[in-house]
Amino acid sequence: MNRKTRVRFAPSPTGPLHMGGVRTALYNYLYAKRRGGDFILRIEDTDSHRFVPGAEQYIIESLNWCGIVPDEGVGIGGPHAPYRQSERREIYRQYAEQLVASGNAYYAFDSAESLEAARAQAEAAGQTFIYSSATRGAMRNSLTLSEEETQRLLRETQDWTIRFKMPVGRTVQMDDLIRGHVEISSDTLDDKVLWKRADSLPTYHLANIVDDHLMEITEVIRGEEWLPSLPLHYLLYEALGWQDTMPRFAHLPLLLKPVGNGKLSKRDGDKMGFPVFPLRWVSPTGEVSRGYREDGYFPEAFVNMLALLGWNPGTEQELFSLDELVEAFSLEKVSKSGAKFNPEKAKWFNREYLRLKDDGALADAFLPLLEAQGIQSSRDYVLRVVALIKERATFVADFWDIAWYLFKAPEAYEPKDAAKFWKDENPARVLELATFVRDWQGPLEKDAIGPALEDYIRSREWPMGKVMNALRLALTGSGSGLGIADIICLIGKEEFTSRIDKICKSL
RNA sequence: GGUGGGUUCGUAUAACGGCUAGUACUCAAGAUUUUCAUUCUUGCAAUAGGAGUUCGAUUCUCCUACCCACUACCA
Repeated sequence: MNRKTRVRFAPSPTGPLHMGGVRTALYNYLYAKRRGGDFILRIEDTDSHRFVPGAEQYIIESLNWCGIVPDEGVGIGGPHAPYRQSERREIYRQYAEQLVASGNAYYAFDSAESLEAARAQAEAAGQTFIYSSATRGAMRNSLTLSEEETQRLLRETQDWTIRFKMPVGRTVQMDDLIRGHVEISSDTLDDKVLWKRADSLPTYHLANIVDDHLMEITEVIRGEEWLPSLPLHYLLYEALGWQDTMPRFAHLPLLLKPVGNGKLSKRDGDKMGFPVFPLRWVSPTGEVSRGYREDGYFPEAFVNMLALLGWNPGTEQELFSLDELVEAFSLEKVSKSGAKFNPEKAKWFNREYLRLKDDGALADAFLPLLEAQGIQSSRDYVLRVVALIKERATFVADFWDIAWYLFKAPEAYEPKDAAKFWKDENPARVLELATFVRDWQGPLEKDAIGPALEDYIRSREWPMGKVMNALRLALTGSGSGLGIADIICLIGKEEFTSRIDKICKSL
């Protein structure tokens, strides 16, 4: 009875992994690790028509980037291999036949056209056709056809599917770890296709149950969109005689778009300027979708943000490392309602993580960006710059915009700021300060030259703000930027005087 | 249409029958600073509506409204 916790993430390789999918994977991972269990990656590629090349690799790379590493599965292997459903066809086949033999399923020979006709007819009558206990008697299947005819069709054609024979008059009692008790009458459910004619593979429903059973999955943690098929899954476990080891289920709330209603889609991201995928994705048709990684998010920030979308620890802590998440996570604290994604909060998380990073790592990330700008600079210098600007940035990519003037002189001056600060006596005062700095003999340190500069300005009875801003205009080209003393210490006395020369000539 | 799920400040959420309904993001104001940013302080802002149970409902029950999902030989 005391089974080892084993959970799985089972995406379809039909395109890039959506951030909602990443969250599902994350919750599975956290749940497993919290309980010392296994996290398995299974690829559900039973739909050959929607298969997208590269999607599987994308999924694996995304999980890796996030640090959500499976214990077994596609790309890793394990005792239950293969973990790709398309490679498990024969396994499913035997269980599908077992279901027919035990009377829990049947062969159906209806053509696509006849099904379409039945639907059209129902629609004309203002109703919806469902293939169910109420209608199966009027369709072409092994229940209505003679045994000989059924055998003949099976023998001579490939034109058949296997459908689940939904029991009549059953109230299915279900328990969900997040939603509690749910019940539904089997009479409202349809005879779902279990085995597809189209590609001679099982549908999700069958493959899913068989694999979860065979792989000894103890909890199924998946998206809310699966809740409506939970009764089918319960009944399938029962029909296969596996109810004693049936996993427990948890259906996660959906991730919704930031404004309006409905689930988060790629379109929302494009429209509002945020990624919905962990990694950049180029579709086979060449369409590009941005990714969190390429947008400059740290994986820790992305994961932290995602974890708190639909789950909370019950405390006021918001910043969690992956290990801390493992420690704090529980399904009881997952909320029932859908969570609207907030791009602003995502940025806030990244800002917090950027501050937590050590200067060395940030300098190493900044160095290539500087190179791309044609700047040659020592790591040591960049280290000093980064220490001063990291509080002002959300992404490493912001560093250049914030600190470019620490690497080269301004080529133009913000007209508004120039008009405001480069007037009256200010040019003359700035020139005088250039001399003061040039002749400065003390150490080139903020705490030495800064106060000295201020004392000088005060002794001349100049207005501090106006003079400092005029100086800043000379150094940065605008009215904003770091403290003057900080800038001087970084760029040095020579560059300082040269920039003052330059502004005097330009303006 | 049918079935199921959901509903606390704009957003994420806390309060698992009991204080003036808390916190974070956003926004606004003020303070700090030589500017900008940071930081700090303060502020704006919510229990969808209606019945019922109870001494007392955000919390339990029912009804209504709204939102979402599912309703494929897709997952």
